[in-house]
Amino acid sequence: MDKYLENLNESQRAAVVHKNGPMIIIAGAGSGKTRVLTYRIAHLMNGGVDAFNILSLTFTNKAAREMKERIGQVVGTSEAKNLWMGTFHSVFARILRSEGHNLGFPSNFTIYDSQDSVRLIGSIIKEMQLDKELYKAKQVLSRISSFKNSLITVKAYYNNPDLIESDKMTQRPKMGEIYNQYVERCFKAGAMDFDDLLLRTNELLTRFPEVLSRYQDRFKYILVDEYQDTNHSQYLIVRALADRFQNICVVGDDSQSIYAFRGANIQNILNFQNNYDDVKIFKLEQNYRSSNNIVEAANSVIEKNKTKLDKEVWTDNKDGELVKVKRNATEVKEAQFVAQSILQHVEENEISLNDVAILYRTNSQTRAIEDVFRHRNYNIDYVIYGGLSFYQRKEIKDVISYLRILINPNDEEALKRIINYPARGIGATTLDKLSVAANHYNKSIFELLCNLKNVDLNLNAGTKTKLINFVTMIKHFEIEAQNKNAFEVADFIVKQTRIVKELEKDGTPEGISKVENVQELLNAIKGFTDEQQEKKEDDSLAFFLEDAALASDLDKKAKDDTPKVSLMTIHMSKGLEYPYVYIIGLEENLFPSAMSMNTRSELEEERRLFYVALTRAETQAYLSYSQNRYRWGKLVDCEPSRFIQEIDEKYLELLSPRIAPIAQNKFLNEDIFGSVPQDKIRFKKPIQRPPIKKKPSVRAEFTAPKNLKRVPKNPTANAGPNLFDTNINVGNIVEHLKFGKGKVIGMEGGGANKKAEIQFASVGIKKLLLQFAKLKIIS
DNA sequence: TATGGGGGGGTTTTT
DNA sequence: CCCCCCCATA
Repeated sequence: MDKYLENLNESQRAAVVHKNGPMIIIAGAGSGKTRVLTYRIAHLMNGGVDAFNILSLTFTNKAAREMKERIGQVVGTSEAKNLWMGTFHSVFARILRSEGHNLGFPSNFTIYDSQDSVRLIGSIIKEMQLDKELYKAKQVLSRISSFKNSLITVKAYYNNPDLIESDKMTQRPKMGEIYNQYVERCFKAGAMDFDDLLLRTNELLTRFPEVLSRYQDRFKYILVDEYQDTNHSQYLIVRALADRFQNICVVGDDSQSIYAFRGANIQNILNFQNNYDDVKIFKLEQNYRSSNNIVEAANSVIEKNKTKLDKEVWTDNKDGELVKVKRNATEVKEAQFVAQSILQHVEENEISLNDVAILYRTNSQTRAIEDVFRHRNYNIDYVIYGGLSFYQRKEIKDVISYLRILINPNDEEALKRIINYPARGIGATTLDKLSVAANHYNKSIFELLCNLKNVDLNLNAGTKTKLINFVTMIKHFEIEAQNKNAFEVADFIVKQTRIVKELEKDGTPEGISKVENVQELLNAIKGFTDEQQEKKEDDSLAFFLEDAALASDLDKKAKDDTPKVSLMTIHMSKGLEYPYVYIIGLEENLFPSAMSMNTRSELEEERRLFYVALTRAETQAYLSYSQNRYRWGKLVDCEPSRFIQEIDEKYLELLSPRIAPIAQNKFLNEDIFGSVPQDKIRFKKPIQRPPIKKKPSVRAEFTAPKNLKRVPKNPTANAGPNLFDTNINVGNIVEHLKFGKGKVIGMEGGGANKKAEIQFASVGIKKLLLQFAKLKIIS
């Protein structure tokens, strides 16, 4: 029975068996945190705690699903089924479905995604006749979002002179009014945005003590994973729910806090010990995931951060390969290097493509990789996670909007998408009139449409007919929906509205791909209904929509079982692990991002992000950067990321250090570098890109055609003379591209790791790896 | 009201 | 480079 305890080390076991009271588990990367959480829950259940009384909050729904499965293996599947497990958003969405009526929300409320929110704010700004240059919808939303995450309601906003003042200072005095409008419009539409799922939960628990009490009673044991990435709103929910029993167990790693940009507050984890009496602290410091070189390399970087909890990650694993660093001339060369390296591992080490991940800072970096992987020389199968997710694509959102209207006819954003799609002659003018009237009568547009005869909207007869036809159609769908399951409804609607016919008309590759996507959506709904029926769980359309709204891209199912390389942002990769990891685009201004170098804390978050990236790797990590990259359609010079240089060099191996940077223009020696911004520097010839098939757009998954011989065996290393000097001695006056002239005052290291200590006039003393620093000897 | 071209603006990360 | 919005035109 207690056999699982034998699979744990001492500190893991201690954390698993400690039963009552507040506790925090500081879990280093790869220290078996998931295993501890899993066994802890199983152990609680074995100890007599009812699954019904355990709430476990995870960072992704996928993590929840997997954990539930593993718990099921220990305590039995039927028992595990009763566990409340999921992300904050999905768990509290469900609670709000049953309790939201207290707040005036219908149980079938819509969840607005960010795009819905931006559009709504956009229309509010337009209606208020504000300058949309000053009030950019996206920025306004992000401000409102940060209010919500800090539990600043509209009322609290108006009571806070500082906030009002700061919006005045930024020329946006109407912020409060927009906020107010936005909240009201969401309410009227029966919609909550992502932040509302947390904010409204807080409201529910605060305003209705009997509801709070019920859930406090129910959730006798609460576990929160990835606690370092919780925001204030989440903190308060947990606090409220755990208040009665105080059996609260939080797990996290401050070194992996990477979501401050969306309101996560690292102080939550740093201060946890002060929030409760008698907090037991457990530390998991042994890393089971990565080779020693990877662990130590990662440690040497994260050391540079000041804000952190005391802990030391170590491993028993063998040293393994050094972390390999690769310089590339261009992003295309970088992608080719990655492709060749992967194929080489496939041949020599017989690894599966499933063992490989490519991680990057920004989604736009996939382009070069995709182009190269699809090229006939390589034909490497890959999946992209994230980016424009499936459910955000236009054609998918359009179909989904029809479904949303069926569930909640007041869903304004869905209505606006479909009222004239496919085109049925209801244009902007008409919609404006409807909108104005709806606001005036304080009704939703759909309610208004149902009462067209009773209101005078100054519409001509033709338009009126069109509107009535539209309403009739929707009502017809509603009736059909009553005795059909989710899949049948969706299928029926797609056929009736002739959406597919519409898409087929245009015949372009994009159009074809859209048709396929719609088909795929139907398959997904079919899969959902089948699966839910099998599990005897809710297979309603409403539940599918909730799933879709809160699904992360990681939740998507593989279309086939062909092994594929995984491509994703580092943010997405949190919690995952792969034997082979390529971190690409390690360049200043890209990673760390140019937007995140203004404050120490921003930079520290970037560094944690790098730490997360590196610690995903089990066997082998590659760091790659390129010296030129297309950004904003322009070729831009790049410097290697500081993070490469922050790694203790003894864990690094520089690959093909003799490769020369691409030919430099002689103007490089002129004095223009001190002041000219990077992106203005442009005097290279455009790089020849390899011939590339036009990407058939939007498909995130690529399976190479079979029977094609892959592999160009010899790397296309571009040998050439190194234009920069590496034979540097103490006393030389040298010139650096960015820092200008300086005097060499010391040398250390040897071979590829030779470093020079240089006193620059502009920036003071710097230690630079000669491999990276483009230095020219002046004298 | 539909459509397409032109112009302007923006890419950090996401539930 | 790519996306979105607006405007002019039919």
